[in-house]
Amino acid sequence: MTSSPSALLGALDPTSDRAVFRQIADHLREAIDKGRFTEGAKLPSEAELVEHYGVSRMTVRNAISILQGEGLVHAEHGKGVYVRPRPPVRRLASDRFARRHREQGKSAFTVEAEAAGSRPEVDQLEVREERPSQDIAARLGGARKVLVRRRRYLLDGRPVEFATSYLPLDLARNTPIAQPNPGPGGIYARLEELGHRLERFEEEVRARMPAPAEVKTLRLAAGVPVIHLIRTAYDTEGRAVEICDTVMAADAYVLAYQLPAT
Amino acid sequence: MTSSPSALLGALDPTSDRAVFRQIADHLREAIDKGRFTEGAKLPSEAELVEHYGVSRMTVRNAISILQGEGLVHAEHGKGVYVRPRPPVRRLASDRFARRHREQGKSAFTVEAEAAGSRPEVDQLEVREERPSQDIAARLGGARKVLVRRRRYLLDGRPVEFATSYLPLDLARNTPIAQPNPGPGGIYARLEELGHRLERFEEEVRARMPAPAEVKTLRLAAGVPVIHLIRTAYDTEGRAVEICDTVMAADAYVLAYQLPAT
DNA sequence: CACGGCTACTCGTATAGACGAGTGGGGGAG
DNA sequence: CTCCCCCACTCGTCTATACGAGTAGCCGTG
Repeated sequence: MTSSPSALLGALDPTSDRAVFRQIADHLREAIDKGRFTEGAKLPSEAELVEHYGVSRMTVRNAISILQGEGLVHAEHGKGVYVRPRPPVRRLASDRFARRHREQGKSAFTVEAEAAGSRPEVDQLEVREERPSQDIAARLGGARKVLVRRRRYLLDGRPVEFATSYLPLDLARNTPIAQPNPGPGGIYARLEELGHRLERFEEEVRARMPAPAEVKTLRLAAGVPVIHLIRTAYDTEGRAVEICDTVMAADAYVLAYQLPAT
Repeated sequence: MTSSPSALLGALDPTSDRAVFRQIADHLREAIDKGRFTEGAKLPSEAELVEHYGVSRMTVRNAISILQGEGLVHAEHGKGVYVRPRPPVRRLASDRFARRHREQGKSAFTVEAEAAGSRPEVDQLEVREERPSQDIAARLGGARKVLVRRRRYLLDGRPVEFATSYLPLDLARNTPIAQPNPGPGGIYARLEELGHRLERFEEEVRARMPAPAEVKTLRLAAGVPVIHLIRTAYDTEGRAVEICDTVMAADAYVLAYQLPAT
């Protein structure tokens, strides 16, 4: 292996006051953007970059860590550093909770995934009663105890979403909602059967970097943020009957919303 | 300065196979989470941490860089490392484009900001004609040339959002829309005056780490993702009459949407 | 008292070296 | 020929050192 990456990467500018490791990161980023390294391609090894630029290894690693932080590349121990492929994104349409979808039986996640040719899985299912946090209690109109349903969603074996539902206990206790499998149409269908006809949902969307536990649960690569979505379901009497707190791998999702121009 | 951070931070676990710099990051993160360092507080200096843990400075810096990547802390050259305050978030309600808001005169951004007690600014305004990218052209139903309006929004001097609007040129040329200041109610009001009554908007929401140019434009701290929002406005004939491509500092925004349970 | 410079402290950048651990292929043993 | 081991190459972790540059407070000079 004598060929250097010089054909693909330029030389440093010693007159620039930009730090060397930033210049190297710039070179690599530009090469990726221009397609000189395509998705899944292996970057030159640290040793090759050290040789090419005539810098120390830590400087090269520093440059690469910038690109990792930007989510552009990922390192594989013992193998190399690779350009991160953009995973296929899952689109969440804003009508995904329309009543007509509930009448089919299967859950929204399952139906959508199979339509897209992916293998859906639900995992780490957990149902329990808890005292709600202050925030959740306030959103639920002051509920003192809540039923909590947690679960993780996977597509083709890859975890993409971790969701937690909160329901006022007086409403959910001793109903199918408190069962691990609430039955066809999910908990929204059960809520309507219990007389809580759903009228509207409110969703709050935030984005941030994941906490370490989220990195683990969603097997997130470096440089991938999470989308944090908090949905509140209201019945026709204006009562908040469910809150769903969802953390999604941001590289796996596009959220789509329809807004009327009222 | 003889007191060490030992009162606030524990000791390393030499039996753990977790890397030392990760353990140190864990300690600091936990101390922040537990409120032992509050927002805006200064972390122990690198030198103090070196002393406390008995490790080299690079190991300490490595630990701190993890926290920076998580958006938990930020370093100030010559001063210290500080716990990042959570900035007040700006909430974007889903009715922000309702017709009734347009009738006031001021732009949505200005009205909202002043209501929240912030000083709004618009900046880097640029209006020009361009050939659209393939994606934009497709979304606009195959427009060959478009009017492009770019601008940056700031709150209390802090840049929070960079927006680019695209309109089919045949629709916008020689209209107030092509003026730097399109007049009261903004371009949506002008579109309606031109006979394009707006019927609905579609919004696509993504989150990702910023490109270097975005870091610069939005003055983003390390570990802050961006929310990328693409809105398409449709008139009553179903024609896409505008696309607004917006990149927002994720730590400054919460998006709120209303979904009917149809 | 006011100003300016010195200094001590902070983080930023870079070097050189060492060892560890995961991966994969080539070559030797059977 | 097949299997397995070893080795070369990869990235991961850590040490020790050096100098640069931004900040702020002290202190002496004028």
